[in-house]
Amino acid sequence: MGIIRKTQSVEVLLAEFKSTTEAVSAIALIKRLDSKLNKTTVYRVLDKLEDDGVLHSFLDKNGIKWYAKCNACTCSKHFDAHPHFQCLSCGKVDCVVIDVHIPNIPNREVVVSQVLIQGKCEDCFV
Amino acid sequence: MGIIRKTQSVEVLLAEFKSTTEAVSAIALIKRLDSKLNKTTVYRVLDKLEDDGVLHSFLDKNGIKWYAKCNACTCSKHFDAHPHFQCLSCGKVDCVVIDVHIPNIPNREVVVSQVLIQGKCEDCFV
DNA sequence: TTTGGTATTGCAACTCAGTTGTAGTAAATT
DNA sequence: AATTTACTACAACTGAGTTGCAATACCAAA
Repeated sequence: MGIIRKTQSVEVLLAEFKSTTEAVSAIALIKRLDSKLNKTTVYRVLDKLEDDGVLHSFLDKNGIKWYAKCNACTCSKHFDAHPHFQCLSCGKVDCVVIDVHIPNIPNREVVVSQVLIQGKCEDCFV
Repeated sequence: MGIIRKTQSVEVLLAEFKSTTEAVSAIALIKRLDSKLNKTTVYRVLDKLEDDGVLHSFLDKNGIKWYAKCNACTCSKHFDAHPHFQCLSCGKVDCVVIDVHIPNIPNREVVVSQVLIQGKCEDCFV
């Protein structure tokens, strides 16, 4: 289910992530690209870009989906405890370049770990 | 916004958590108690029980809300990295009694951390 | 134990992020 | 250029969670 064709939609979306390492919510992208792309297309292309390892996704504190081209992970290895930081003041989300160690748990197989840290970001931290 | 009255709805919901320390999704409760309680009531009572520190809530990998009366945390202290484990096979979620250390991040204030671990639970682990 | 204030409940209608079906369109292959 | 097939847009849908409001149940004071 990877990307097969280099379509306009794909290029438009890739351009959104080219300049920043910050995470963007799917909704924000849909609103921002409203004149260019259809909502369904945005969801489907993001999905494929994730399958292709270009982006990775996660849910924020409200269950909203965010995507990011992370600067730290190799995108073949973000099944690790890859932490994301969401600012409680401005809502901004980004990838945090720290390693959170998830210990093994007896009689369980740990496959993926998601860590969402909430607090005040660099801009909102007084 | 805590609980003021010991109503039937409150007792019915408390009973659901009395016998287990496993987490239950709001939806599961709504379906299970369909004959007894209204959907809205379930959501509202759960909300208050959380405010009162009786339950705590978190979102699973699908953005679905779960509640649990955790065995480990004091419920005045689950603002820590309190990990939850969701089984990828059976979907069951429970509280894991391990401490995941979230380091401080320069120029940021960490308020809450959520850790969701996904894998195979004790029952599904072969 | 009645009365009355008010927290709580049930219902219906709503919100809104995300999904699905489908007919039409655009990209690659020949 | 023709053909194949992936992709896109649109509209309609899904489903978890919310909101407004009238009716009801709880509690306390009389």
